[in-house]
Amino acid sequence: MKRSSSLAVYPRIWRTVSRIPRGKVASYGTIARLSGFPIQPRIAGYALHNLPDGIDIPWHRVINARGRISLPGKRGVEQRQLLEREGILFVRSTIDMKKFGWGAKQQRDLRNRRGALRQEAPA
DNA sequence: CTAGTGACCCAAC
DNA sequence: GGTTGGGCCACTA
Repeated sequence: MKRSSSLAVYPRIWRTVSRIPRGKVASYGTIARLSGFPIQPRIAGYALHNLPDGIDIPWHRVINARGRISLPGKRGVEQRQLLEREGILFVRSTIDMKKFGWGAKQQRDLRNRRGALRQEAPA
């Protein structure tokens, strides 16, 4: 079997998503971090997009870091309804992450800083 | 191998 | 508040 190196990525994301308690939400960045990919929020989004049909995980509890739903279209509306059913409140299409956020994204992201990188700028 | 895309995120403007 | 630009990586063509 091939692709042994890229095998365990999606399942790890899915497993972390399945740990989100009912009535709480987590951002893609949080899911990625808890899954062992500290600075790859995209992987979480990609894994969820590639989610198999009929899989039993609370995919709707994953939103973006701004506290809003990223998934566009009909599926996005469905996601919002599922969250409201769990008691999560939307204020102008935005969720209060301080109240409903899971996994406390208090961590600082010391990754890309323009200034820090550009300090190295060669003549 | 390269190039393009994505349910993202942050800092700066 | 908005836009721009850079960053990370998995996956597909």
